[in-house]
This record gives sequence, C-alpha cells and structure tokens, in this order.
Amino acid sequence: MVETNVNINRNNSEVRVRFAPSPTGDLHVGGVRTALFNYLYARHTGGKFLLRIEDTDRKRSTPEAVKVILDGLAWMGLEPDEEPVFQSARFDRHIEAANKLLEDGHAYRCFCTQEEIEQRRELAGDKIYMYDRHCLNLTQEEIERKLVTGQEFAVRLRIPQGDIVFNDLVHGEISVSGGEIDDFILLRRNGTPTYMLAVVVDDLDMRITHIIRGDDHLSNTPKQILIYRALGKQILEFAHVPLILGPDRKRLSKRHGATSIIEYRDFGYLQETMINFLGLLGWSPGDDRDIISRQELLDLFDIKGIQSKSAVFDESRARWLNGQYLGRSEFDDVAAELDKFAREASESGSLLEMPDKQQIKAAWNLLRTRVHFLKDLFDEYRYMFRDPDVFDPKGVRKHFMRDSVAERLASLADDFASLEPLTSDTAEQVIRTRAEEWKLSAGKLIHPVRLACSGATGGAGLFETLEVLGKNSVVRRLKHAVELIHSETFDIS
RNA sequence: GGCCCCAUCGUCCAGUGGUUAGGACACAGGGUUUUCGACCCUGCAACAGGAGUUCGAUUCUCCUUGGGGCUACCA
Repeated sequence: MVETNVNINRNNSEVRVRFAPSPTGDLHVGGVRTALFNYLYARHTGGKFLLRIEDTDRKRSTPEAVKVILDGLAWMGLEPDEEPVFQSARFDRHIEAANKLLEDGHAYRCFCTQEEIEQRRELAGDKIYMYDRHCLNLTQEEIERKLVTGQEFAVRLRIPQGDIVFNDLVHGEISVSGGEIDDFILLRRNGTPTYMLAVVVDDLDMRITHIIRGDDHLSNTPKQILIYRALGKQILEFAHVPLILGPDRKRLSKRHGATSIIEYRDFGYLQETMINFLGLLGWSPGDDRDIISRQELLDLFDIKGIQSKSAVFDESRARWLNGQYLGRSEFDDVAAELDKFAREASESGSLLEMPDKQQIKAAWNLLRTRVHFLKDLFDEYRYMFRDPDVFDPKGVRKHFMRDSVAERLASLADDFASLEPLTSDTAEQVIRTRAEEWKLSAGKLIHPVRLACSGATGGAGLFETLEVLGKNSVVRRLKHAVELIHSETFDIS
C-alpha cells in the first residue's frame, strides 16, 4: 500500500520547500542545483523557499561554512523567503519528539556502548550487522537500575514489521522490505539528535510540503517515513534529484577540480550562466533548447521534467554557455566585473598598469563575442592593453621570416604615424594602398602587422583592432617588431 | 557483500508501439580570399546485451551487465 502524501489531503495549502545543506565545507554546484530546483518550484507555484542549516553534527559544522552557503546562494540570487533555520537551535524540539516516541513505545533506550556495538559488528564478519535489539529485551528493572546508576543511553527507533512503499515524484513507486532496516539511533548518548530525527521534526515544524533533495537521501527515506508514522504524521511529497557526476562518472568532488560555486564565480562564470547551466542539467522543459533565462525557468519549471538519471558536469559546455552570455552582454552589464579582473591583472603585473575605462570598453566591444570568460580580455587579449612580449612562433616563421618584411613594416609605421586620425578606415586605406603599390595581396601586409601589434595570429578584425590600440601604440609596436626582426632574437624553437 | 536507484551520440537535452532517432557541446573537414580558439556550412557519432509481450519494439515486462547511492551514536 502506498502511503498517502499529506498534500493530497491538504487544500489551499501553499507550497513550502527547503534547501537543507550541512555546513561542513564548500557549497558545491550539486547543492546549488538542488537549491535552484527548490527555488524554482517555490517561485513557480507561488510558494515559499526556505533554508535550513543542518548543523546537528557540532564537530564538523563551522560558522565559516555557514557563511559560504549564504554567500553562494546570495550570489546566485537564491535567497530564502524566511530567516534561515538552524537545526542546532532546535534540539529541544528534537528531544521532545524523541521523548514522545519513548513514551509511546515506538522507541527505546539503548545502553550499549559504541565499543560493544563495534565488537558485535566485527563478530558478524562478512554478514551484515544490524542492531540485535539487545536493549529492547531489557526488563523494566534492568532499565531502572541502569538509569539510577546514571548510565548513558541512546534512543533507538523500534522498527515495526512490514514493507515500506512510497511514491517519489521523480522515481515513482519505491519499495523496501521491512527487514532491511535496523533499529537506528534517534538520539545519541550525548543527548543530541541524529540527522534522521532532526530532518523529520524540522520539516514537520517548518510546514514543508515538498522535499526536493539529492538522490543520496533516497535510501534514507524509508527510515524517515517510519519516523513520520511513529510520530503519527502523514509523510510529505518527496522528489529525489539524481546527483551530479564528474567526467569519470563518479560523484562530483574536489578531485574533479572546481566544485564550489564560489570557485566558478571567481573563475569568471556569470550568474546567468550558472542558473542556465544548472537549470538545464537534469531538468528540461520538454524541448531541446540550450539557452534559457531565469524568468523562463520560473515560468516553466515543474518536477515532472526532472531527469531520473544522473548527469555529468561538462566543463566545456559550461564554458561555451558562458561565452554565449558574454557575447550578448553590453559593456555596462559587465563593467564592474571587468574592472575587478583588470585590477587583478594589473596587480599581478601581467598588465603593467591599470587600463582606463574607455580602453576596456573599446576592447570589450571588439572582443566580447570571442571571449569565454571576462578575464580572457586581460590575458589572452592582453595586447589590447600592453605591448606584446611574446610572439606566436608559427606566426613568426610565417609572417616575419620573409624578405623585406621589416622594411615594409617600417614604412607602414611611418604611414600610420602620419595618419590624422588613425581609424579603422584610414588604416585600411594605408594597407591597401601599400599592397597595391608593392604588388602584394593585402594579406601579406595584414598578417605581419597583426603579429607585430598583437603577437598573435588570430583575433578580431585587424583594422578595428588598430583603431582601438591607437596610433601611438601601433607605431611603437611596429617599430619594435622591426628591431626584433633585424636582431633575429626570435625564439622560434 | 546486502538493499535502493539509473541506463538514447564521448557529454548535456529531446523523442515515439511504426521516425532517415532530433538539437546542442566537444571533435573533424570546408567556407568566409584579414587571420582566428569568432561566424557560417558539412561530417562523425547513440537507443548496453539477452529473452518476453506485440503484426511491429529504442519505447512495455523480466533477466544479465554496467554505473551511481545507501548500508554510522555523518549529514
């Protein structure tokens, strides 16, 4: 028999969902996607998106990690609709629930020490060890005696007979036979609640309606259902989202490189990119679109569209997507961020000096469709802001190591110097006129000039590039290239 | 090991009881006679395997294989 989910019976109830990370490290992209799905579902249905910090493990939880979560969500624009709930502040409620279960006979005190359990587990050898209910069989007198002598105890749930069947919104009907679950711990010997108890009590208290969370909790769900039952409550709706995998199909983790959302931000990913990318990783509106806005996501999101298989995080696809958004970004949209990367580049010495805003804007407008990350403008295209210090060896061989190249570049330098002003048009005129005069194809001049001015063999249109570089830079770079060619100092190995 | 989940191009995402199985990333080739990691075009490339149901299965069922998850007094 499939358990009745609470929402079926509840009318005019607003949707309440929560993202419930534990503050033990980074906020990684898998978590962010879970948060995003929760957020989208809440927004789509006009419900509430809540945040709960699962810090019942006092040893592993840190305030720094809490801040990381808050910062990450804020950057993604996924702020909760109500104040975050800290699980550690709700211990009294958890203990209250445990006591109620004790009173009702759904739970019992276990005086076994961890060492004893460990011994029995080793004794079991290959066989799976499940708690042997040693303490369930204690007589009332034995229990009293232990309590009087102040023996510490944990509280275990008394698992009832019977299979557990429930409906998952993404996986469908899930069933587990009752014998698979042992009497797990609700309250530790030190009196703190375990995750299993706390999650149920808090979801109930927070009036959560839908639990949208990672697939890794699927196997725990039957245990939680047992707690709901013991508490006399109806279960909630469950939607277990498959995990995000690394390229090796293992659960995404640090060894796959960047996993923290903050790392992606600092690397230069746009918020829109991450929303789009994560929104379409494991979910789709049913068509084959690749680009989707936050608003469209809000309008279209539903749990039905969640994929039941796990997805690999494809870095190159994310990179491409970021390039798509960058290509569509106006300077003003990214000016502040560009400024930040420019500052970093100049402080690290790779830019020599901080470029002014007009320079950055001109370079941006010229190159925005070609960059994948904002910082590309200051490393791959740093020649826009400083004279090139390295020259592409293949380009040198092809465009510099030829007869008369130096002489021609020298003449062109003079031509450009006399230009007033040097614009894309006037520069082109000079090149084409000279090409004709020297009986050369324009390319024979264009390539060496590009190499001299940028050190590279590719890039935006040359004439536009020259205009943005400005007359002084162009002339200086050409002359410098002439010297280099004459001195044959190129390293073309 | 036990239990649970999953299975369409290398990757992401569509799709239908009958389709030339579609789009995108990546990759390869060509074009743009100003280049290029930018743009345009083309190509490459998948229904894991085996039974069953059916007139017909990629689609429904089962098994196998493979992958993932859980199996704590972690969450």
